[in-house]
Amino acid sequence: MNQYITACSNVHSLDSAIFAFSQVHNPNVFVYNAIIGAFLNLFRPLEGLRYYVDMLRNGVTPTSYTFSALIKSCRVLSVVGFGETVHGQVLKNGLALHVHVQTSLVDFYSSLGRVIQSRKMFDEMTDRDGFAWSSMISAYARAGDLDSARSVFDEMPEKNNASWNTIIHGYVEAGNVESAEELFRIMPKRDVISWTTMINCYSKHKLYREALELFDEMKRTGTRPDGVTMATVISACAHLGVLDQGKEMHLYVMQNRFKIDVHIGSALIDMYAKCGVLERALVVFYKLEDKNLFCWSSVIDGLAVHGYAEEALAMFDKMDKEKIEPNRVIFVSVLAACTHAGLVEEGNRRFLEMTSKYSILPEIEHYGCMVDLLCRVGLIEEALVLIRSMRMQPNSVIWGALLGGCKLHKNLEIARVAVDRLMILETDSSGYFTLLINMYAEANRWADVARIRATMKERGVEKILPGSSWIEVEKKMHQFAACDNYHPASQEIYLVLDVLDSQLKLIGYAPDFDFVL
DNA sequence: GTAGGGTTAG
Repeated sequence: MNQYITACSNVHSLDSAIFAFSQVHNPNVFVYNAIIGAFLNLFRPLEGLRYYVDMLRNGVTPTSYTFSALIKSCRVLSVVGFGETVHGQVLKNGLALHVHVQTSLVDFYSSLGRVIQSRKMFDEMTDRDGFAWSSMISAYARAGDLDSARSVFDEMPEKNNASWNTIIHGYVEAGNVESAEELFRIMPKRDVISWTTMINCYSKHKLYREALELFDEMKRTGTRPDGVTMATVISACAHLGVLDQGKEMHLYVMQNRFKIDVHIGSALIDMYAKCGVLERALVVFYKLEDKNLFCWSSVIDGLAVHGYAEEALAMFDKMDKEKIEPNRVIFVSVLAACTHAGLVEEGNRRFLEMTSKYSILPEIEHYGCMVDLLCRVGLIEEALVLIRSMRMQPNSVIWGALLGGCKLHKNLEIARVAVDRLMILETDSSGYFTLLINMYAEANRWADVARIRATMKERGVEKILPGSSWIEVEKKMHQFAACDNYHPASQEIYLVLDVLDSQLKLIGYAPDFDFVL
């Protein structure tokens, strides 16, 4: 029966596992271990804890197997008190020197941020194996103490791949790309996890080109990517907006019969949406067997940025019906959808529901969305009231959104308030100053224009170069900056722009010359 | 008869 229960767990059939367990008279420790493990594997660790209590009531003595699963359950649940009780039971049952149990305790304490306790567990170990060493390295890395992590790594007698990968990942998380690169290059034998860790390193630090180059190198040197690698590189394609390469990755996934799980699925949805092919994003979304919050989040954001506000909100409501709990990230997309469509009432309602219905406290980015929403429709005073009510210090994004609204609706008074703050927060950015200068110029207040110009000069604020944009067409990158003539086809391009310009005017578009001084 | 560490998505 214990093997049957484990088999049920492996095919994600928790109901069958529970039923099987219920059919066992006087389950022994093997059967209990199996059901506790099944609950842990199928993301319901709390029930595992209940079965453990049941097990003790029935006089069944736990073993090292029981405790390693149980301690991990406490770890994923972050239940400190129960975990410590379990630790007590470990001692009581004479398992304090069992290497599997000790390793779980190292992980348990480090996951709760108690790395000193982890170290204590590690020091008590009489025979440490590779798992134990890696756990200790990971514990220090989680605590952000890379020096200690490195010391443990350097002391480790027979380093295995996991320990190399752990320390590399630690450097990645700590933002130390150079050390990660160095260790990656000198490690004796790179496996798929090493490559994926390093590809992720580049992605995490916005070096997406490097990420894709390393992926090519990985394939050239004969390591086969797995699903985790593919999710990582598809995401890099999304950030770069490279549709052709994104499609190639999708094809690779299909040809190699990888399951399109929630990781690859949400990466693909995001990639297609960010590359402008919302239809394909939707196809991937609807074909997914299992959808989690990430999948919904990608598709809702895709709809929102493509201007389908109503559809994005409808999608959110559909997700809600499926009992998937939203988080703070998805609300940024929901509120952005309202902003793009100018849905003030709707946005306000959703903003309030965030806290009242879902117990999510608004973060600064949500306030940013709301300020933007209110400002765009001209509710500048209301936006300022909202800013004053914020439970954190407004940042430059908030004041910038307010200033943008002031510009749009020509509110010089509140613009001054915003710029005063921006002068403190973003001393080296010229954009906001320029905006204010334009507003004063528009109102013919030339003395103020001169005053701000002087302030800018005094502070050494340089006007930054205009932003550039780029698009990939048939695997070739085309880059543009405002008014440039660098592109070989620029003459033709300007011709098309002229045509578009006349067509816009024909359908009633009037350009805003307010800021052409 | 069972278990522990290292990589992934919005």
